[in-house]
Amino acid sequence: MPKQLSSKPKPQIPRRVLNRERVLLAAIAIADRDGIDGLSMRKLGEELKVEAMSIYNYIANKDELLDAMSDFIVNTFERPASNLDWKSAMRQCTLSAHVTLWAHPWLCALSMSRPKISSASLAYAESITGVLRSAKFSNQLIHHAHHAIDNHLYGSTLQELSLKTGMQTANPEINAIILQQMVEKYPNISHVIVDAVHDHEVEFEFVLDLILNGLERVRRKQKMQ
Amino acid sequence: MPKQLSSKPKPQIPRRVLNRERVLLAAIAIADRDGIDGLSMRKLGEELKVEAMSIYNYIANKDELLDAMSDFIVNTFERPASNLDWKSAMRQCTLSAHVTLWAHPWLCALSMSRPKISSASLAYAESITGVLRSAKFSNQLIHHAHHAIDNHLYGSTLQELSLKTGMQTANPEINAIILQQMVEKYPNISHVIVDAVHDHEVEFEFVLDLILNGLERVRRKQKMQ
DNA sequence: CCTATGGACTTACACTGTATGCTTATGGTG
DNA sequence: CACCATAAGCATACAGTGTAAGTCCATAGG
Repeated sequence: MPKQLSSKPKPQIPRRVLNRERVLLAAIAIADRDGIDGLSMRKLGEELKVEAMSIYNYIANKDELLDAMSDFIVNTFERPASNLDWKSAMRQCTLSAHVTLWAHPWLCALSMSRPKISSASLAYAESITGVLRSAKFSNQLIHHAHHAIDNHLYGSTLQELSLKTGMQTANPEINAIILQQMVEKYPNISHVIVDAVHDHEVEFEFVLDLILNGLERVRRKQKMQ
Repeated sequence: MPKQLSSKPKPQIPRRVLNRERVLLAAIAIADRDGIDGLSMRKLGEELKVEAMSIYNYIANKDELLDAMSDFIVNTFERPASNLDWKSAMRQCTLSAHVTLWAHPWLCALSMSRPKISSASLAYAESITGVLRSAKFSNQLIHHAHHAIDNHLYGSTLQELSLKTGMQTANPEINAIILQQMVEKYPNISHVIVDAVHDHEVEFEFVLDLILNGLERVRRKQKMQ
């Protein structure tokens, strides 16, 4: 078959349309909108008006992409203020991170399920450790404190989020039936649940303060010795 | 083509070889061995010496299977002893649950990522709530306490587990390089990390006690009023 | 101007959950 | 006892996943 010289399609493939940041931002946008399960390579390609495989010129594989997404957000975490006492500083930056985690509901589960020795998490941990060292925490207590606060941040938020989606997907009719059964099967829970305030923000702060106050007490005790 | 009457294969398919419990136990065994990502319907069928689709006679879909697996384990959680003071009882059953979660490393992430209004979780929550009510906690404080303890249990354990797998998969050579870089980039962390004891059990108990002691203090304060 | 290469595309593969339909052993009934 | 409905197995098929391998060409550097 002879080649048609002039009327050839000329696909006109654009070059350099992608870069790592565009990929990252698009992936985060999809995850925010459709959830982390809604993020597939093909959909990401669609969003970027590109074939899925092209993305692999900028990331090694999907796991690396997910890590990079996490890092990107964690890097935006507000750092503890240096002009405050340790407790206020930790309280403030933890509450700020809490808000950020709510803005990207996929982040908690992602961060917790994969080992986070990422540079973003380390940088954040470094700043926190700095605050606690300045407040003369013992090294052991810094380690405990970091674990306690970090775990509360990610763990509580994750539970809040999964509870929220549970509420959203549940059918109100079925909920009523369940509630009816609950009174019979779970008298203690039913009794408590009716007049307890359910505000995840209040809840989060209550436990955070429980932890911070506890740490402060241990710190004082150690200093006296 | 004429049917061959006598030499027909007669596949001799055995009936009633499956039941819900066999399916559940096999699924848990696979998840324990290969991780939750290693559990596919086809592999589960292989384990049960059955085609994958046969399993769907006993479960609606994979999500339901995962929920049932979680429930199965949660139902084995040790309940708080009734002959102890609230703090000892909570401490004991939480530590016991912690051990169980380590035995089934897939459970934490699973429980936390899906809304847990399962009957197994409710039954456990009911027993805990009973203990706290007996100890004259206010309803609001019971709610807070339950959240705090439950979240610490699942959240901390999940972090421990993902850290563990992170250590296992990491290359020692690379680890050495990272450690070298860490000293330069993250002086605070490096300083703390060298002489802090890293025992996840100690860590878990420390924060648990922090929470329990904090709750006890709030409880006393409320009683005085 | 020519060529090497980076960055896009195309195809293909193994794997996932599961919808649908076929087949047959078994338990209940006339 | 004969029969039939049903339960519980199997086989096939499909859409969707991540990604390996290969093709093609616009552009940058010599």
